Amino acid sequence: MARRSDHTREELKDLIVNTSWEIIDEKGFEGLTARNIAKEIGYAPGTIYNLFGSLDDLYLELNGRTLDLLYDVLSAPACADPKKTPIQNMKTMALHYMNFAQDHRPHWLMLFNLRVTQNRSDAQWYHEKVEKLFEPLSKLLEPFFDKARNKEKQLAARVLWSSVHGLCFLQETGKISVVSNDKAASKMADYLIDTFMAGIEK
Amino acid sequence: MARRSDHTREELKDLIVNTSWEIIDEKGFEGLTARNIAKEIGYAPGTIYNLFGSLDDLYLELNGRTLDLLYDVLSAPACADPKKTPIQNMKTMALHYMNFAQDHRPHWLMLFNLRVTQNRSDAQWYHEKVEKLFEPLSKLLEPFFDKARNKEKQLAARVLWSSVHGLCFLQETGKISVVSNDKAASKMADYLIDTFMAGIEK
DNA sequence: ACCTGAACACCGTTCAAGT
DNA sequence: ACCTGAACACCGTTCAAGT
Repeated sequence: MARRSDHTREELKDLIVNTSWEIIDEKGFEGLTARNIAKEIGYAPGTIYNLFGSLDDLYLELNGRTLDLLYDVLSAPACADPKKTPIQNMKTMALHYMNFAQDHRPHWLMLFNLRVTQNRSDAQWYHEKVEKLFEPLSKLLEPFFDKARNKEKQLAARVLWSSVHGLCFLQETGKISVVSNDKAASKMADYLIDTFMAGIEK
Repeated sequence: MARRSDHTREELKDLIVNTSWEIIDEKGFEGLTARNIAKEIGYAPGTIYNLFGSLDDLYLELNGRTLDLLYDVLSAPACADPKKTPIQNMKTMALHYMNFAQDHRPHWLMLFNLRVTQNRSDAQWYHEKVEKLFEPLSKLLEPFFDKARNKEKQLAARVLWSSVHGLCFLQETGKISVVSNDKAASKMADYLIDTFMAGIEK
């Protein structure tokens, strides 16, 4: 045993993250265990702790990847179409978010899993990825707020973002069954956006 | 061993639920295990499975209790004060929700924990408790919708409820840190309610 | 220096065996 | 009939020991 050097430290880290990503896809977050990962990559469980301090460090890495993917989806050109109104673009963005939640369900759920570290005040890079998430929506809100009301624009972006997320989360997890059929969730998002933006324009 | 009959079946069930409730309060949902409960009530772990089919059945019972408590908080007279405007009452209700999340943090979090059964299409009683949660808010919305727009009122209640929850959830879990300081969450809820309702009145 | 794998202290759940 | 507790198949995490 020992000193295999089949992979460099960096290669091994990537291998662990990639393999974990696939395990989550196949078995969900609950199926992701140190022993599972180890078996899959052909190393001992202890090896994961050589590369990552704890599973929580690995989780953070994986969630970072999900945040990147989510940012790509929210900043897609379709969500900032100059031929459409900002409100139409917002609805598209909300739909993109909801589709992301479905398409990457296990990874998206993991983002909000309570078993994953809360409030890691380290990991500045992670918080930056979170901050970036509000930018595409914030840009769409620009026409509604002059420069003096920049603070309010930021507030509006966060409120709207959280609200759409709340809708999506309750819908996807079925925790508080806010709505019966599937398509109603995007209808509710549309209603929220229409009403909220009417309130801002008022 | 066996045949102790210290308690009737019903007493034992209550004992398990009450003890579990306290364990959650002290150690959080993660600290609630069959072995923990058993030790606390002085029975063997297997006994819990005699009374409840699985831990998930017990979780459902506990979440039901939390929903009852939450309903009491949302239907408190302070949230339907005739001397105040409906919008002021809505803000109070949102604040009550956020306070509930803080005061009963572990139980409130458990309500949305992904490890607890999703979509139990059985347990009609549970869904009824969830439905009831929208009623206090729905009543406050009545002045804004005539009888012909009852459907829209229901929609508005659910959208608003989900939105406030989304704000509260992101704030409390710190998953997507939507806001820096603590009091800002209720400010955001107020902004949401003001803007949304302005949109409805428009 | 790197990796192992046994060990520790836990899990949920089942079910033969005891009273 | 009721309850036990050992057993099964798992966990995260650590660290002495091997190469």
